[in-house]
Amino acid sequence: MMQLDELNDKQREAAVYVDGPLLILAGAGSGKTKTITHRIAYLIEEENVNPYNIMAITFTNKAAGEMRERIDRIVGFGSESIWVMTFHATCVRILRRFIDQIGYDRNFTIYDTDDSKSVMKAVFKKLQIDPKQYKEATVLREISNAKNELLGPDDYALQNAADFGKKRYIDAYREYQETLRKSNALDFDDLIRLTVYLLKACPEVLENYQHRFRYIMVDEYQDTNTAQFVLIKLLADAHKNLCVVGDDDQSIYKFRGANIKNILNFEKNYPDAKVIKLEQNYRSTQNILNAANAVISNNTGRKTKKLWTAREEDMPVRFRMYDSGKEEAEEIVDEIIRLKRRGEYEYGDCAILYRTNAQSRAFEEAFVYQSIPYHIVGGVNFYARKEIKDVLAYLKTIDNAKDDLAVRRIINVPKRGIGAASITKVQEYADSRGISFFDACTEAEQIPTLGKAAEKIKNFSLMIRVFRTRLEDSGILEITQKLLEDTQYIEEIQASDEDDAEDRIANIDELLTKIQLYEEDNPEGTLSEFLEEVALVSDLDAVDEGDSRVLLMTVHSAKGLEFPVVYLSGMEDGVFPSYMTINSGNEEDIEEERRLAYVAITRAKDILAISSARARMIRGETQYNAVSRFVKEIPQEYLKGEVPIQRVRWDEVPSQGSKARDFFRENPYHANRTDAGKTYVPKKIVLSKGSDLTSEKPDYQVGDRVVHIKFGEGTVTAMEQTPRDIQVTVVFDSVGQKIMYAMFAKLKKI
DNA sequence: CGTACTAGTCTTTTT
DNA sequence: GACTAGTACG
Repeated sequence: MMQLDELNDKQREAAVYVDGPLLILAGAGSGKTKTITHRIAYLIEEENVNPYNIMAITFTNKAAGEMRERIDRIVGFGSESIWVMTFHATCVRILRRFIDQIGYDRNFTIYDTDDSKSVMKAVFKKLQIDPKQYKEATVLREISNAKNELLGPDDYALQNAADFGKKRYIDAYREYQETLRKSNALDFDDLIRLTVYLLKACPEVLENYQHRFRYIMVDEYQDTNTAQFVLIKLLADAHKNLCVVGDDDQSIYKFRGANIKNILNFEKNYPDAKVIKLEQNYRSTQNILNAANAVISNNTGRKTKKLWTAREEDMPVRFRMYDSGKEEAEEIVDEIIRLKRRGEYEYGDCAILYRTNAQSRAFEEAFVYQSIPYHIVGGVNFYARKEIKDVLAYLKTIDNAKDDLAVRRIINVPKRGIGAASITKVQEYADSRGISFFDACTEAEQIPTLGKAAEKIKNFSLMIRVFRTRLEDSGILEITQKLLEDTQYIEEIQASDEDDAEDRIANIDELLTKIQLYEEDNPEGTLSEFLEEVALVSDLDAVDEGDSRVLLMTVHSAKGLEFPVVYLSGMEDGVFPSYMTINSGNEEDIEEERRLAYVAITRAKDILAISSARARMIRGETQYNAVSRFVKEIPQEYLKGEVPIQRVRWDEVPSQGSKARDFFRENPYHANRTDAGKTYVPKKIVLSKGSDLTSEKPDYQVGDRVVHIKFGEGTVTAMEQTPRDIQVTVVFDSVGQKIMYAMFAKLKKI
């Protein structure tokens, strides 16, 4: 008999309500994963449902992995036949089996955002679209939106036929999709869209899956887009045993096509749906929850819901304002050191959250300076790094001969004397014959205009084909190692004497380790399967419990996670909420940012420290922003703020509408002071122009010990004045001698 | 064909 | 400020 008594009343109600549509509105930290896992256990143990008939869909691999683990623990035997996967992985699984029915090859490749951009670049060239007039990113976003709405190129053309402004978009979408098809490639959005297309086009495939998935659960339902909504609807249509879990207040992916109406209108779409709210929070202190509730209550059109907790400890949320982004970072790092020293918290208990990835740099510098272990989540995805993409492109070329993009990427990497001109000629030949780029390479001697390059191209093609045959009796790791050896790829990096050569080689080593781990975990795994897994993996998945480093990440990345101590930084109007949303003047956009703030606040268990900076460098420009409107929405009684008054001096009244004036009027702490009508001018702001660290002379000289953000500690051996900057030579303890510009290197004396 | 320098863009968030 | 694509030159 299973343990339902671990659940509270509402959770239990949700766990045992198994027939028909169910909407679980689960507030932050209300134990939704626990509820879902118990529900699955209940289905199997009490309702005698075959695990084979159950499916649980999530958005991130991390969420899927976590759920898988918890299900395995509670269900035990048979749990492996439950589908616990992300939307994308689910679709790949379906497509790998049936995509040939809609005219693709079953060993299709998956293009990431980078690949899509390359394709679009080629499309622009081919259609002679002026990249100054149209932006690739904009066109891609438009296509992505269309795909999320299940519009193929033809549907899109039809829908926008009357709009002259969209003419080029229509052409670009057509050509883009045609290129993908020729390359036997699918982008992220295609994975969902084409699965829906397949299920609609092939009733017997749909029936097969409908029959199989008698019970379907969807996590983070508020983040589903139209395509995902339709996919779920199709799959659940036969049995209607659809349980969706979500929180409309945590819908933060509108830019990715998420449609908050999917959750708000669930009861309309499923009139007999049962709705259960989970409002008890097991994570945060009451003060943190009060702050979160206060902020989110400013949004309209929510499903009302109020989080409460039984937790007693109650430390007010703290707000602090700093002079600059740099000071903010340094002070926060100092504070984390103090928390650790006092033995209250470990580094791994602390997280620093920010709105944009660019904000991580100031923190990174502060952490390096203090030698505190830290880990930045997100940013440049490991698999998006140049050297990793190169190696993967080799593997893709070996795996799928039709992936032109991969072939073109590595045909001259490392340099083998095949230049842009030759590549164009091969491409033209391929286009005229209607064959793939790689096949054209194989018959390079047939292309008369190539001249000497033909021989080189031929050799390249031969090498790939040799690897292809080798693949039959050697593992992925073996192939990759041989590949690196044959191509002298690592030697090439070493010879390039770029200052990140060591990093890049380390990255390749890490890739080899990942391949090895993959092969250990999946002894039967093929190269295709490995590449597929890699394509759907993000950096966030690397976050593991028990990490002893301070975590830094965007608020988006933090969704679904929790930390004892949270520093919510950069709370300024223009940063969070971002300029884009403020300028758009669209209240809906502001509401989305507010939900983002709500997500940020509710990540904290014990301590929440909010901060802002008076001045901040953004895109190489110093900006003075007001304290975020979201901070002002937190009532004073839940907040404790300390503005460093001593850094501020009483000065003349600035002219109407000046930034300094606005700043103080907007500052919640000054607003309530007796002299609130008057205005302060912070001294440092007036002086700050040109006083930035970059224009200062180095404070070190030859013989000094210095620390660098990447290379660690070293000794300065030479300094030479050049027209633009000072050239510094440093012998680092770990990586040896490097020559760099002082302005660029930002060395710190120790 | 490859390198070195320049100009332009980017920054909101990601599976 | 940082990165990238594009261009001029060797």
